[in-house]
Amino acid sequence: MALPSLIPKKQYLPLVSQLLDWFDTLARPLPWRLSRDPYAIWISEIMLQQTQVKTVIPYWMRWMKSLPDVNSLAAAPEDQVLKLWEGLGYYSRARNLQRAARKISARTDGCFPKSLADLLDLPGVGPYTAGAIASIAFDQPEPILDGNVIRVLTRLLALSGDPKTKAINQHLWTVAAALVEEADAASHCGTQRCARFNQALMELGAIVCTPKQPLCHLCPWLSLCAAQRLGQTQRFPETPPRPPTTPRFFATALLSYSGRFLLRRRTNADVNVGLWEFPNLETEPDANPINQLEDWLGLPPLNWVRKADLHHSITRYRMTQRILFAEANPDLRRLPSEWLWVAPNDLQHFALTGPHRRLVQRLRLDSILSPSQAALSPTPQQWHPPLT
DNA sequence: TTCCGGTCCG
DNA sequence: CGGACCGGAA
Repeated sequence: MALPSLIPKKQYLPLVSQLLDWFDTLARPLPWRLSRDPYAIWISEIMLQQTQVKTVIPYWMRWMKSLPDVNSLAAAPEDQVLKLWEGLGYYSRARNLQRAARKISARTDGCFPKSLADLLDLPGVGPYTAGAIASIAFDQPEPILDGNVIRVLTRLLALSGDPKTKAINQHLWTVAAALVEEADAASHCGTQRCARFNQALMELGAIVCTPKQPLCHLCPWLSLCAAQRLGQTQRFPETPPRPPTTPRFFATALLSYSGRFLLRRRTNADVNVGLWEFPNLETEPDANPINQLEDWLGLPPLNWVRKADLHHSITRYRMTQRILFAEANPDLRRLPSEWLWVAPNDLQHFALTGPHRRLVQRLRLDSILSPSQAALSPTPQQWHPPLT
């Protein structure tokens, strides 16, 4: 079932020219907008998938300085890539960036992929990012549809229904495609029209057509917007409510030995592969986790001190993390490989998961991980835990 | 506390 | 195709 074409043909040109004019006057001077390097734009788009502009800027600057091109990313140690990504979340995207960089640098023509199909071949690049790179870096008339654009277009059209359903989603892609093709054809609107138009669409969603309190009086499409005419901007998009959250409980072991703390690297069996954390175990809501922790780590009974209960949430889980501290005996056994004793001052060199990074901050404030403690301890000798 | 979001995976 | 993944803004 095809939805009716909801924009009259003669309105496409005013939509395009008014939005381009608005963008040329008001676009934020974002650092990646100074570049036409597809690598720089690709990195920014992957970062922007999940994070707002303000947060991305310092990450992008630091990334471009450390890994300025595809080949440097392809050749970098994974630890460096994860460290540069630390705090942005969705860490599989950092690993996908590197996998994609290796794929690009192995291309026979040595060029950054340009066609939509070749872009879609890259791990971590889906329909949105492929369209964004094709249009922004190469000025091709490829549509983009992200959360911003969905919000702008469902309001412009007063389009009811869940925009994630196949029929509505396809319709929105069709409208986005018709608009960017109109921009491509509107030669009196300057150069780089596809690149400017798609960025303008997202910019409009980000700073004017916002989720909660849209600033309609600043909108270049005010007089063309169906939701505005109906006085119902807040009704769109009609996204269904999220499922309720589920509580989960974890025990985290701050195991100290000679002024250092035990850290483990997350494996393929975990989420956040490659990131580091203090030994961390999911438990039942009311279980005493100490026995489980000692069993898992192969520890003798220790004198555990409960430090804090910390909270965080991801996706639909609400997590409680119980922090337990103990002095380890020197005769630890059965610790798996890829575990390290790390001095407090060296924690900064490891890419930590978010809850554990915040834990370190908090422990520093409480002087449990004070640098002076490390300075007093003897010169670290590498301690290799025996394999099981 | 609630809401937001692009791609991958099973 | 629905659920998992993350951190930050409102």
